[in-house]
Amino acid sequence: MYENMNDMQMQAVCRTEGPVLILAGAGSGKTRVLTNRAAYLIEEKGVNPYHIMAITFTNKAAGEMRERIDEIVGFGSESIWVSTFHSACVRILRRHINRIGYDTNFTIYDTDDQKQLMKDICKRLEIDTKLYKERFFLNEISHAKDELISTSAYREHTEGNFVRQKVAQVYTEYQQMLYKNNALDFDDLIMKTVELFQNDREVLEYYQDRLRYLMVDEYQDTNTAQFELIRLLASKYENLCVVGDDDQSIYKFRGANIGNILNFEHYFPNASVIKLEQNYRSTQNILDAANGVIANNHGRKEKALWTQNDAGDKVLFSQFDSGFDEAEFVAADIQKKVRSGFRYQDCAVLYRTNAQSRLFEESFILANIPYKMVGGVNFYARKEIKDLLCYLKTIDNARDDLAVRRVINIPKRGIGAATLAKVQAYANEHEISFYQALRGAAQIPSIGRAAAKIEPFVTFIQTMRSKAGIIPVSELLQEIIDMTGYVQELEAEGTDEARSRIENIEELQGKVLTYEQNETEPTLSGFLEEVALVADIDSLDEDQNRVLLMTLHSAKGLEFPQVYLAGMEDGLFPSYMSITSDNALEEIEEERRLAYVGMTRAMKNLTITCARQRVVRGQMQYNRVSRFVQEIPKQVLSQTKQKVYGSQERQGTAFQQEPVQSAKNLALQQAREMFHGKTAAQQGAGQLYKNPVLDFSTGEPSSNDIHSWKAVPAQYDTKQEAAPAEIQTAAADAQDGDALARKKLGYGVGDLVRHQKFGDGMVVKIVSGGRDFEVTVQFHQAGVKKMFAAFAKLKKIQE
DNA sequence: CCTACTACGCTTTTT
DNA sequence: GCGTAGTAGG
Repeated sequence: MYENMNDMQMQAVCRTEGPVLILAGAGSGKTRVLTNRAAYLIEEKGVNPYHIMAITFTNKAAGEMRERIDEIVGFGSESIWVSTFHSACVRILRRHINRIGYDTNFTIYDTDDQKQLMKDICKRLEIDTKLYKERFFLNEISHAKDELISTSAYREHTEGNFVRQKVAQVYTEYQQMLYKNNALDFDDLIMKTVELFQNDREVLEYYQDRLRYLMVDEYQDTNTAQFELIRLLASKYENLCVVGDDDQSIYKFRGANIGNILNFEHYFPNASVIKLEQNYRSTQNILDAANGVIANNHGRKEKALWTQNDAGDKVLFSQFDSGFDEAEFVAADIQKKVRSGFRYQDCAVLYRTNAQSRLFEESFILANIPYKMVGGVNFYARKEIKDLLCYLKTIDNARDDLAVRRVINIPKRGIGAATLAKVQAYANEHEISFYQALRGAAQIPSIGRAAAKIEPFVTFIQTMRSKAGIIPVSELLQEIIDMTGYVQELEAEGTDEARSRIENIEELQGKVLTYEQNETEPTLSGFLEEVALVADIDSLDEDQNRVLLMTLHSAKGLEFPQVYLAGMEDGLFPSYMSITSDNALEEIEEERRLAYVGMTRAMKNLTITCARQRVVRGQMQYNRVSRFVQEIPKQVLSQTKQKVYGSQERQGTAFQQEPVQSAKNLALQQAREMFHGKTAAQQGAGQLYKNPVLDFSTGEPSSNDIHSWKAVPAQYDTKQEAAPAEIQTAAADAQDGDALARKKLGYGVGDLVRHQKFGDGMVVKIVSGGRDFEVTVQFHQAGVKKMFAAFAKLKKIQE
């Protein structure tokens, strides 16, 4: 198992005692080092797996490490504690938080909950939220917690500063409210664990003795609180191994302290430092490009990343006239790559902000490219999901007022603001929770007939609570859905939006079932906890053949043969915020690290694109090529100017402004026009075309670049007529496909179906192609389209 | 108390 | 440009 490791990797594996800092460059095989190190500890050093802990940032990373350790460690690997910071802390707190005065049955508040709570507080403290936004206070509090500054410590440093005094007051109130609601926010999970360790020697010693060998991944992203947590745990045996790359530190905005890695040797004077500088992932050209960019940052740990891989293709850079052109090029290029033997899953499109994803989605739908978007609106933040979760939370934790207040009038029970105010007043007066006040609603003065409306709700919750320990979570959820008539109501609504909400609810039910299957002892609290701590990236299935769309942040730790780095424009990346910031120098360095992370995700090909103009928040913006692109050494860069058919008309429409049309429809319509234009011009499919590039303002060919090259995607290839024999087999296939499809897809040839973008149409042909079906549909408006069923999500509307 | 409309804020990134 | 929260009118 150690055979394929280089000297440095071997050193990192074998240096098991004392503090170790492994500076692991991008793609230098650090996960392999960590997993092999765990195996080495057990098999060569005879360490009991029970004494080993590996901490990561995402559940996905934890899951992968767990899997790989299981593969190489024969016996006992399951007792290694592999976990994220947050879930490790939850586990510790669930056991011991009562020692610092909290209930072990606490709820975890997400950002939505935090904002809601903050809103209440600002109202109560009569703070003008136009002057100081809820968000501002939450950011301040979060930063304080990242730095382990308690409410009392914060209060001590406010002299003469009005704003800080206000924040101190809000912070104090906020913590009290959390306590009252028996809730912790994300930052509390870390901070309270540290507090627990600081205040309770016994508990700390228990964990110190248990976790004798600590390994921390992505160490550059730890904040002060996380550092303190690790330091406390490691302070007895000092067997602490941290792995990180200061060049990939991209989470300063949420408190990551780059000093943790830069000053590691200062905190642990006897630390060994091992550098992993051989890259196994990328081509030499990609590496040169990335190195050229990151070299512009100051105060880095000296590193020289190298590779034995081939030089490979040059990094491709293209500037387009608009975001539409950019997205369309990427779609066409992916199709080209797929035809040349790559799979969709080999490709990833990375961008700075989630808002950029839409253009790609639309281009991909039109080009029939299967894709998956990671991130964006958090699934668990959707209204319908939150509603149902808050029912579960209410059942789980009687003290979570926020959850109760959210669902008390869902569905409409005729309980309004006036009644809620009376209940709240009663609760405050008697120092009981909101829910307890509801239980005694009859005693609340002047509540009148409202008491009768509250009663059924309380009875329902009580019944569910008594069932909670007995029936599985999935049944609990089903009963909530049935009793509240939530789905029924949505069905009655009958809109597309309602249907998608129902789909989300079904997905939630699916997630509950998955949880129950994976867990040995599934509980309601356990499920709610898991839900609170997942990120979208965690549930990513890499085996599915589809292009991934995600932000650069989400892409950290991943790798792809084909990477598209889109929107490389000054103002977008580096972001406008960073350029105009007070400490722009520092912030632009963080953006540069982000660019470095993005570029080093690429294994074989890196394509960088940008647009001259793009619509941002409904406004046209004109951006220059990103400074990061200029920093790429010229000899590894292949620069082409791109222009696509039809962009002139598009520019026209973009400026003429059609007030009736939403931008989304406009974009789609324009994309459609392009699509049809293409199909008409099929003859030259797959060849390179020479087009004049027209000057934007005059419409004349521009003087500086007369010609540009453009590949017409072969997706629009005219298929040759099939020979008679082939027609027969095709017909047989079609029949087989149809019979199978009717079972598996729920529709068959001749059925009317609906497509998300193309509208309604009739199924003309279905061909079974291994795992998936290729469905041909004659759309009423959009013409004949071939698509894969799993991706197209066609819905039958009529026989 | 409920519904429909308007206004606003957001968007840099997220465990 | 979108989605949500707040408000006014029924």
